Amino acid sequence: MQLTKAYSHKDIESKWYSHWLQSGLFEPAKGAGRYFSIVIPPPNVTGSLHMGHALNNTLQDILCRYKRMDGFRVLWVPGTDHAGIATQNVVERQLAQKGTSRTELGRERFIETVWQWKREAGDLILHQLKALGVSCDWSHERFTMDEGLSRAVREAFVKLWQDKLLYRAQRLINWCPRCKTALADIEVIHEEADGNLWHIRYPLADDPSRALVVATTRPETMLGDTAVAVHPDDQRYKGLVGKNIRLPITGRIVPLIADPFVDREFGTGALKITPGHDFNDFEIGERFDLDKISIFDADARIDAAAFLDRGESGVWIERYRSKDRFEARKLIVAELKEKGFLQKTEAHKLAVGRCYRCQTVIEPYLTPQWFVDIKPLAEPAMSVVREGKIRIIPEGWSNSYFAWMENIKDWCISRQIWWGHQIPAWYCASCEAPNLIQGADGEYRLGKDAKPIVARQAPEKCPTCGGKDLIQDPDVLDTWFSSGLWPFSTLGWPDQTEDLKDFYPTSTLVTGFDILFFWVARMIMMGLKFMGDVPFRDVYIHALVRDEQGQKMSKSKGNVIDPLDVMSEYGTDAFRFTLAAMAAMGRDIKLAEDRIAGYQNFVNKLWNAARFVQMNLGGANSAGADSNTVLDDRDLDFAERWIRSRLAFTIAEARAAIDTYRFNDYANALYQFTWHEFCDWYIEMSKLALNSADAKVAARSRKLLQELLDQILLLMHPVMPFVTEEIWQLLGDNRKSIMVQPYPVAQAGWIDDETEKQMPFLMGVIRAIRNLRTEVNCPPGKEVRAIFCGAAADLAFLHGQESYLRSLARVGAAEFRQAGEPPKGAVTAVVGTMEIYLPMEDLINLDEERARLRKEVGKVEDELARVQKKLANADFLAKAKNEVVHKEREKATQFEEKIRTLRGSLEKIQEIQAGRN
RNA sequence: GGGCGGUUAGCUCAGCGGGAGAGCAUCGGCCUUACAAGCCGGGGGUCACAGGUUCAAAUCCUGUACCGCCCACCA
Repeated sequence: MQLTKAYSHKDIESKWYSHWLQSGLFEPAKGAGRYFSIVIPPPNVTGSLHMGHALNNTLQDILCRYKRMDGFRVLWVPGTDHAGIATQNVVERQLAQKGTSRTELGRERFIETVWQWKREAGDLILHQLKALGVSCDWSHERFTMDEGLSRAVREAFVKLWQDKLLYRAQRLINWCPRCKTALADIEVIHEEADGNLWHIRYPLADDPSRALVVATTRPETMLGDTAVAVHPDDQRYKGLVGKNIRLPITGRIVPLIADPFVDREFGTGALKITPGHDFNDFEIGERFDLDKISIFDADARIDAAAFLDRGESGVWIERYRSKDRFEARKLIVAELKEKGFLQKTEAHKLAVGRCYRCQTVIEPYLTPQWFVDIKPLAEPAMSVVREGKIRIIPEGWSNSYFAWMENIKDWCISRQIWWGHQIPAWYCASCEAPNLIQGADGEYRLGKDAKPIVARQAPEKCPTCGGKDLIQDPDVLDTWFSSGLWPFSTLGWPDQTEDLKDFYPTSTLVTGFDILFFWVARMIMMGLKFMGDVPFRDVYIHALVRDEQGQKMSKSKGNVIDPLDVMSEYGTDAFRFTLAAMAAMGRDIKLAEDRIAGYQNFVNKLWNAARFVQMNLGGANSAGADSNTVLDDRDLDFAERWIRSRLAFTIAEARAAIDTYRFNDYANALYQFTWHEFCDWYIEMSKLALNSADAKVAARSRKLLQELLDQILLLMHPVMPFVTEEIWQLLGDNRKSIMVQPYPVAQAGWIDDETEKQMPFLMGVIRAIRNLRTEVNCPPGKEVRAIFCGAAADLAFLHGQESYLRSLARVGAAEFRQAGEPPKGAVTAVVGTMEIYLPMEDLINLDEERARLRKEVGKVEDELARVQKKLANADFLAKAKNEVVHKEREKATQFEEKIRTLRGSLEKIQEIQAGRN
């Protein structure tokens, strides 16, 4: 098949993806051998492909395709995460649009609705990933809530329970009043916000004329105050500690206590203590055994029952009953003001915690929850990183990892939602009757003292009383609990499967730093706990993709660039190449669209290089006319030896770059070689050999071109899978997919030091001549005469390359002189020590040439001055490395020589001009 | 309050101890039979600022400014 004039990515991409899929090429090769495995960071089922996914999966695919070609058995496990809260929110919003709700449906029907939604819309992102070209093994696709993974979750839960690493306790937790569930600490985003600091008078119980002033940002929580605290050494409150306070509004009598936690500098130095709604206060409450009043219900509205149950009374209870916390705040401030308790209000910036799923302000809330005793898991998880059993790349992130792990708090894993893994714990209806509370939604809630029966499956009967009425814990597990098992649950755990044996530990985890704690840390802890081994060897942490201004892309900001749009406009290969080229370590990616357009041109360049090769093969391909030609290294000409040598270096650099996750270096090395060495120079030079009268020379050139192109395609395939496969197939008949070809290996014999030195010299000469021609406006097609003066060896070399001088610089006739006078009416350039003169006769404008030469002399003089200054420095000569000094000396003589030559030409011009006048 | 990263050509970014680079944009010349999505050539930067280490600093150290992240219980 003939290559078309320009590359069009449309159609080609999906064609090859289906082909690969149908050929089973994404599945790991059978048999033994080195393996390489990756588990995909499972995108949320609710997700659609964004730039972060695109980058993440492109990098993984580059690794997988490279390793696969390089002879590894590669398994890349794809799948999705059920994303408990996020998904539940999505489906709830849809229900709301239909005028119904989760509670109206009830738990069972709601869950069925979510499943249905998942089946219909949930795999969107996987289809989008396919468009990106990812070589995942889809026969291994998993979902965190499929049967196998659910079993793994129950197994893990039971094991943790048996090992006493799980417990249920009534604690202050982060509560989202909108999602109506507990959240783990890291699921709370702290954000600075403008607020007020209200100074409130708290009168002494035995002397209402005297009062302490407390400062608070949350006056509404005073309904739950059970103490006031000052610093023990605070002179201002000396003698008052131990006295009682009568709280405004509620009239509750609370003690004044002394605790060193209190900061004397802040506010008034007197701190109201609300153990039911503030984490610090909770701690102090524990120390002083204070009452913890939960003043809000699950919606964060004032819960009148909390007061009535304590035997409190008063009109205030009714006044605030069921008021939202922010409404209550306004009312309370108003009441305090009216009654003269409000001393002052000042503006104050504070950090408010928000739900990471819905941005609602978090309420510290006292409820019974399940926790993982995390310290025993965290210790070994730190050791494996410290000991290098897991490498975090770039290494800088390990600091964050350690910092977080060292200060880790017990992990709250229960969520009061419906979509997720329901906790495998049951309660006996009769034994736990006093602890069973039926909520407004009809669901049972378990009191803090309820005794769970933890089991893999629902027990038949209560082991204590034999009762058969068992109620499963209504809570589900944190989504990240199941994701934490992902590297082994996807491979079949808890069964001892072949996959586990073959592919665990996985090789590399590729992920963004935003889920380092959420996910990576948890996988390490869980992997060590349940598999007794690390879940992966390398963690490569890549950048975040931002917009051109460096802003995080988000729908609300409207600055989102949709990867699918980009792919359809510029082609997936160009897009992938861009991502790779920009994926420098430790830096965010600010994605500029014109950059992608630039790489689209590169794809096209490659395409046209292939066209050139194909045209010259004259329809012949790898199985064709030249197939019997064997390349003998000794036959290769100058250009051929040079390009092969460059290829060897490029292969080495490409491999080294991928091996160390320097994706940008990988992309750039290929770009540089393909465009600026292969296309710009070698292809142009090859045209001579291809047109050679010597059939053997032409055949050899065709053969080499073809080999070089193949090597380039192979090198490029991991990053640009589609266009490389298309060309690969167009250039050969019945070729096996490029996916399964061996990745290039640099041959030591290809490296050619001589041409590596000579070629830059030749390039310099050709560029100098082109430059001179442009300077004097010599028409591009016109051949010129050139006179070269320089060292004998250089002259001999240039003499040997005369044909290239003609084809690439349009030198019609060349003269080679050991030394000589600058010819009249010539323009001058110097390359190294080689003087180049182009006699231009009348074409030359003497004034312009004189100006040009003066400028050039000035430039070189500046450079010479800098070098001479260095060489005049005794310290430099004494302390710098010999080779550096030597280099500087060479430079100096070269510059001097150059100046001499240029001055000579300058004088010549002046002579001519003088002669004319 | 701690910690991390950034500041290099008009824009987006590499480089991270020895002569300032790429892509895009820009200017000039070319439809040279692979490619005008191209070819050839050019212009453009006291590498944020101030100190220091070094024979030598964009590159290492310290500090400052401005951006951006992460962590944190100062009400």
